[in-house]
Amino acid sequence: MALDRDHVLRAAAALLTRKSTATMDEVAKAAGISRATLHRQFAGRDALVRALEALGIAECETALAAARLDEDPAEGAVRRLVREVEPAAGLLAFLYTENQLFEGEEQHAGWARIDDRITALFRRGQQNGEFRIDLTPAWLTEALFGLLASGAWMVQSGKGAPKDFTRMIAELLLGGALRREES
Amino acid sequence: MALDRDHVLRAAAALLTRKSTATMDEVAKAAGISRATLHRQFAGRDALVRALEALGIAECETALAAARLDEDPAEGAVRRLVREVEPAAGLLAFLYTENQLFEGEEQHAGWARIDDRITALFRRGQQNGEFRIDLTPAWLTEALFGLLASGAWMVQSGKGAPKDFTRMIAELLLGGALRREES
DNA sequence: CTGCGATGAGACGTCAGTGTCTCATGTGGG
DNA sequence: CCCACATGAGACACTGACGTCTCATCGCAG
Repeated sequence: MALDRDHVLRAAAALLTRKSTATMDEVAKAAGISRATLHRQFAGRDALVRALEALGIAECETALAAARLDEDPAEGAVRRLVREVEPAAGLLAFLYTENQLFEGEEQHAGWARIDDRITALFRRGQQNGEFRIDLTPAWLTEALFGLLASGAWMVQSGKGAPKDFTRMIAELLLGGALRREES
Repeated sequence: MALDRDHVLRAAAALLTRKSTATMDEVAKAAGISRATLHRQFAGRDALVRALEALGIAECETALAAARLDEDPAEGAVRRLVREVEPAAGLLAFLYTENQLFEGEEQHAGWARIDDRITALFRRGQQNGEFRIDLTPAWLTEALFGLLASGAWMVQSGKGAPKDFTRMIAELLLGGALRREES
């Protein structure tokens, strides 16, 4: 049952990643169950999205843990983070846009925690001189999510290869477009 | 009448930028007209979105022209582009996500033209040695749009100041997070 | 003043998606 | 074998949004 639930969640994530407006009916079909059963597991569409949000947060935190953000140098930590979070990028992109619809309600506290940890990473990189200090850690964090979404969307639409995903994002985020002088 | 239409379009853009699921009724109210009149000007929600798409494309092309993409150096052209496109960023962010719903239908040809011109700019920068060549022009273009959307969303939600918008995006896109050695 | 055109208000009908319910089926454990 | 429980299929009512229509009103030009 818990296994069922997880399976359904994965299927829903995979589908909604591709088509964010998918119907409960479509979600059920994608998960290989009936709409009735889907409703038995998730009270409604809202509950389903919330559950997906929880899943996304959990995957993010797993990635954060695996990326060992505290180890020097910060640059390596960012690269590991991008690599680890890649499998969840599609889901995150979905949740990223979905979040903008949560008008009144405040967002899940989990996001704040994740945001804080990533922001802290960038701040640490600035303090030890690795990162430039004229871009705020908050912006760098936001940009990371934005680039993840762009990358996921690009792969999704076939305009980019999945194998380049990690490198493209990490390289752009860290190094930018300008060519470096050889040192 | 044509003036009316433009006014309605602007109001719709402003609203949908904030709340992408806004009702026709809400759009009408935001534009200060009745739903009936709104329907008289735009056959339906679909037609409205298409018109907004056309507006977005037009604003993009105006920005492209104003940015003088052909002038050296490419770096300056990118900075000008970001600056010029800023006023349209919110609308672009809306259309950017909306586009992902146009499942079957091919997208408006205007986007391809815009994409091509920006891609060409990055390619030129690579060829004259300004930009690194290990990031594809297509990815740089996609990343530019992604960062614009992130920036717009950040300003929108009050997490960033509008005045930093241009600099944040251009600096990150061009220079990345890593600190440069002083030359 | 008069008549035309545009508008606002609102009343429909329609439709898609949702959420609830019932009932038949079947499957596995006791 | 038999029962309990989960499931699938489908009917049903409800809702929100859409698109169309009518009609009264208002402003303005002739």
